[in-house]
Formats: sequence, C-alpha cells, structure tokens
Amino acid sequence: MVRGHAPPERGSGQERPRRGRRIPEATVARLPVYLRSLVELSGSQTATVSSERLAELAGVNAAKVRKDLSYLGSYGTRGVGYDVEYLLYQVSRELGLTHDWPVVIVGVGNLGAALANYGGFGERGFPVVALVDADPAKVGQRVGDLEIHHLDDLPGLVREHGIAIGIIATPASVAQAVADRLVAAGITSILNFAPTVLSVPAGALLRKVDLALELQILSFYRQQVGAADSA
Amino acid sequence: MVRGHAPPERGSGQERPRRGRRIPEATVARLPVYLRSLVELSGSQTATVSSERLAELAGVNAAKVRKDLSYLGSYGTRGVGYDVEYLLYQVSRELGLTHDWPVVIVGVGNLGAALANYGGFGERGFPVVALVDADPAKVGQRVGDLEIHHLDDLPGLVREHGIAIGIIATPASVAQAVADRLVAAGITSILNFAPTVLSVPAGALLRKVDLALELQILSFYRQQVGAADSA
DNA sequence: TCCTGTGAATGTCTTCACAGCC
DNA sequence: GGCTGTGAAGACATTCACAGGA
Repeated sequence: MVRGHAPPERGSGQERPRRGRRIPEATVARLPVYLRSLVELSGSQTATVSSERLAELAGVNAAKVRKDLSYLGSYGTRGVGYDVEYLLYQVSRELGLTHDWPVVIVGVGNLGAALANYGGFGERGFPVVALVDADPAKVGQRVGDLEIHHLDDLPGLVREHGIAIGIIATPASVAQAVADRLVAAGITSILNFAPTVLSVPAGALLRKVDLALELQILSFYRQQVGAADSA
Repeated sequence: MVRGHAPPERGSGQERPRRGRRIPEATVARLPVYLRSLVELSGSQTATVSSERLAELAGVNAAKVRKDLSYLGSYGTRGVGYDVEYLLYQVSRELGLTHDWPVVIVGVGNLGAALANYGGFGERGFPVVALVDADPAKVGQRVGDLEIHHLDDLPGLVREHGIAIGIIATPASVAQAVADRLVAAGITSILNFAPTVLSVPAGALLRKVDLALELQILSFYRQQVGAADSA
C-alpha cells in the first residue's frame, strides 16, 4: 500500500530534464522509506537483505521493492539479496543525501517553533540553521540554539549559511508572499505547511504538508466503513 | 498536479465495502483541497463557481475538478457552474465532516505539544480534547487548555470524550506499542507522525505524515535538475 | 536452489474531446 | 453560447510470473 505522494510541483513551462533513466514519482516517494529501513538494518549489523525482508520493513510488497530498486541499477545479487551498506549508499546518493542541506524555517509560531526543535530534520540530513519571522517582537528571541531573525535578513542568511531549502510555517494568508521572498532570496526548494495553494516560478520546487487534510482523509474512510467497532 | 496521498492502510483481509459508487483514492485526497477553496469562496460571498475557477483555487486542472465532483453526483448546472454553498455541503458530507471528530494526541514532546497548540485541527473539525504521555513527570502538566494524562488513562478518556482519532507523536521506538494501545482503547483511526512503519489490525485505519521524508523528496528532485539557479 | 531483474498483463489515474443540458 | 458530465484514449503504477545469474 502507501503509494506515497505526488512529486513537487515545479513552475510551469518546462519539461523534466531526464538524464539517463527516469525514476517514477511513486518510486521516488518510497526511496526515503527504504533508506530508513536500510539505516536500521545497518545499525543491527545485517550484511545483506532480501527484497522480501526489505518489503516487510518498509511496509510494501517484494515485487515493488525489486522494481523500485531496479530503476537505480542492478545492485542486488541473484540468489543472495542486496548488500545493505552498498544499497544504503546508492539510495542516499540517488536522493542527493550524500551531504547536508541547510534549512531555514519562516514563521516561528507554534508550528514553526516545534519544527525548529524537532530533531528529526537534522538527524536525516536537513539541519535547521536559521529562523525567520516578520514580527519585530519575535526578532532576537531564541528557540533552542537559534536566534530569530527578521524576514528582511533572509538574503544575507541564505548566503551566510548556504541555505538550500525553506520551510513555510506561517499563516495561510501570508504564505504566498513568503514563498515569493524565499525564491527572490535564491531558495528554490520549498516545503509548505500553510494550508493554502502556492505557486512558484519555473525552476523552483514546491511540496506541501497539510496536517488537517490527513485527518479529513481519515474521516472519509472512517465513514465509508460505517461505524466499524473493531478492537 | 499534486495527486495527493495514498489512502489509509487498513488492516489486511477485507474488501472495501462499497456503498453505491466508489470514489477513487486520488479523488478523496483532493476533496479536502476543494473544500478549503469552497470555504474561501463562501466567505467572499460568491454564489456559483465554474470548474475552471475552482481548479485555479485548488491548484489542479478543470477536467480533474469535473471528474472528481462527478463521483459525488451531478451537483453542477451546465452553462452555469456549481452552487458554492450546495457543493460545500455535499463535499463536507462526503468527507464525514458534518460533525466534529475529537482527537487525542499521544506523546507530548516538542512535536506533540506543537500539534496540541496548532489551531488548524480544531478549526477544521478535529478538536484536540486530550493529551497523553507515558512519562509520569509530564502527567499533570498543562499545554494550552489541556492537562496531560497518563497513557494508562486512555480507555477512560476515549469513553469520556468520545474520541474518534488518535495522533501518534512519540519517538519511533514506541510508536507501534502506542498504536496497539490506541486500538485496544477503541480508537480505529490513527495518524502517525513517528518515522516508522506501523501495522494495525483489520478494521483500523492508518495514515502517516513523515516530515523529513518530504524534504528528502525535494532533495531528489533538486539534484535531478542539477544546480538550477533560477530566481 | 534461491532470489533478483524485468517484460507483459492488469489496474488505476489523468486528460481529451464532445454530447447534453441549462 | 457556455459549462458540466462522461465515455474513450493515453499515461502511469502495480502486480504477475518467470528467465537468468549467483
């Protein structure tokens, strides 16, 4: 199950520049899940893993694992399985995770502050290196190790820290304006938590996480089955 | 663009009970986006809307809007468009959002506390009515309006508040155990923020949000285009 | 013998294009 | 005339089933 998510939108008017083989979107969305499983296996000193076992860990079926991995190349050994460390490296490389990508969070309200404190980003290669807010009252305050800067300082921060990705955690009403400023500051990869549709110019990448949307989808499927009282 | 997400996993071994027409998963994932757009239109006193305009607001194309809405029924008027209020009601009803669904958050660390304070859930029909943690040191503390209860109190809280949905915001290591306890307490709709694969019994619904995964997907597409320096 | 890698078959989603109705 | 609703075509994703190499 779990097909995963759509690819980032990209500003209109341009074809995907395929260099060599193209990896389907659905596969791309599963690669991080395989990566997580491989990190676990690596930690438990497992040398090789079969598609069956990896499928179990990732919550998909074995055929899908084999098909997905075959898009990256022939990294397995017939009759044996996949070498965990080697595959781990290949998946990391394919995802562009051989080095870190510094992140700025824009909007330090409840959600922004929580994301800033959430260790999961840094652990997985996306250190939060700057916080930015448009509210002068917040500028200068600290959240964890970081001081909050003003939105106007964005271009300088981007240059200084080599920021690659911007996370929008503002109210929906200002999210488009923030996205525009991120792009103007040279950030072309954006993750949007504001519950609104954004548009970005060609060449920029945009993904979204809508927290309430997930609950609404749960609600739909819950009512489909009627009042299912399992347990 | 933006196809959206996969449906919740459901415990294996059972067919979807279709009552009348079946709505594709991809469509279900877009309904909340249409809903949001319709709420906006309703707020701005707009009486009718064309598929073209709704598509623009939702960030999809018009053909998709028409196809999606046609699964709900023939609620539009040819030559005119859709009545905003009527469509708003129909989409709400289809999503099971004609009444609220109380939510419990399990795990009140950084992320859990932020989600508890995040107003977006309550606004959109999912009031957070209880907080639960396994750490005795946290029990009794308050976050916003709510006191933190012990995980052991879950069954009582579920009964008392009529809780329908559980949000897991614990470390990955304990997420499966928490899921089991949620199900045992009678909660069969779960949203998992822990970065791990969970399994639930038949009849239970599970969706996940993996925050770092989204960044990893961005990373993949960024490196695909090379160092695209747009702006 | 075992498990990968992959064409072929099947299933699902999107887009097209236009009939049908207001 | 204008816009919805929908079959049909096309694109995409998943699953099957087995050839092929260790």
